[in-house]
Amino acid sequence: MRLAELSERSGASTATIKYYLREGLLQPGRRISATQAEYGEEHLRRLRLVRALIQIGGVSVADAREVIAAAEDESLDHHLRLGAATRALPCAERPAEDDPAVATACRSVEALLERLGWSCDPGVDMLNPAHRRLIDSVAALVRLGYPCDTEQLLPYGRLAAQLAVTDLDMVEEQPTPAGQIEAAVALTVLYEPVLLSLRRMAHAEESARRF
Amino acid sequence: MRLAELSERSGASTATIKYYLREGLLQPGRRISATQAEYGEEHLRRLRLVRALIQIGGVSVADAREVIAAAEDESLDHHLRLGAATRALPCAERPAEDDPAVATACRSVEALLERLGWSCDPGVDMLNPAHRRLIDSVAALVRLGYPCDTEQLLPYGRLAAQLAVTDLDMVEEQPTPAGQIEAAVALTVLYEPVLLSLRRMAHAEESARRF
DNA sequence: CATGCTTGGATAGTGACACTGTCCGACAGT
DNA sequence: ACTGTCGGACAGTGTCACTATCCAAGCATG
Repeated sequence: MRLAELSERSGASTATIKYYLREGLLQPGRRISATQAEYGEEHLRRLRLVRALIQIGGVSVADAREVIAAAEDESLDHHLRLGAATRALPCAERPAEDDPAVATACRSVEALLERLGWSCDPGVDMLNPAHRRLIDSVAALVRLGYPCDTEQLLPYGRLAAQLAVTDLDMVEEQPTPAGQIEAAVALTVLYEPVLLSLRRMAHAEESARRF
Repeated sequence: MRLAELSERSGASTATIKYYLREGLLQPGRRISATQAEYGEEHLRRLRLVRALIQIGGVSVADAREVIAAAEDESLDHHLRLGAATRALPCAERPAEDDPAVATACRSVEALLERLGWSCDPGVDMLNPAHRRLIDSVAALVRLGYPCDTEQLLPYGRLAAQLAVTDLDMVEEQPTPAGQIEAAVALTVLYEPVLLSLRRMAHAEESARRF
């Protein structure tokens, strides 16, 4: 199909698709002449994934490029590529400061990981964006004076572990390795708004029940 | 204290504080002369909350203003003010389209709410941003061809219900109504990155266990 | 009192981001 | 040949969260 049809079927404007091509989020089409290019179903699929990551998942264009590059990097092993979304995506680049709230947060998180039995090498793991973001968030809560020690975090951690089982089950349902990797990226990112929305709706529900 | 001290104790630059004052995220200080103003501890506390909402919670300045205004609106009842964060915060302004994926998503979500026993008037509830965002997210997953019907959503919904109990317990620990409302806002928003980070870390953990 | 610093308010500017608009030289269909 | 569409290049747009600059009015020190 041509760019115009790709645009129509994906819902993205041709200008946006050209922009994604420029930014490397989409492979160029097969050149059919000096001024025409042809795109296939896999382009459409990728484009839809990119749109979903950016619009629904709130991923930046640069991060989306990183994620997709990692997911497609054949030189990485399956496990690493499955984690592409986790590693390349989320967070602010602030390393630990000498802030006492951050120190408290680090201790709480470390204790939490031990209680949960999660194996995070402390050396390597400071590189994990999710870990850094967790510490930043906990530090912010501490700074505001809200209880956010291991006791408060534990229920969240246990629920996260349950979610991970459900999520990986969904990934393993995919028949092909490539399908599993795409599913890992899509489900990791796109179930986040699902989860947050449900939590807020549950708040409203529980609050209505109590008051 | 003066603006400079407020800046030092909160970590925000004076320019940023002036910006927040302009935008109505912070009450003006008590005018002490034609060119000086004095701020109190409650200003510092509010400023820290605003910073956390914006930096950690990823809330926009405009949304933060809305949330704070609702939380402080004495004419609303306690229950409504508790829900300030839920209602004023998150989501894209897209109403339902005539997209078949959206229609499917609506059906799945409606069935989910019934299974969970959550009481959402369908008429009123389309106004709930969380509900709209949920539908948008599910629609995106449907569009990509991932299973996202009531069966897949149910575990998420049940876990969200459990989280809501924990969260409201934390809110109810606050002694004063005003404290409860601030806690509701802060905990609703700031536990979101905590939850998402933990989920990603749990993914890594579970994935390592399986592969 | 003069001097030089700081203060808070007003206003304009910045840089990042995700597009979007415009132009142009090929084609492709008739 | 004519007309419309195509893809590529590149400059421009709107939004957002600040940030830099000015300014006049204090205050602090000599």
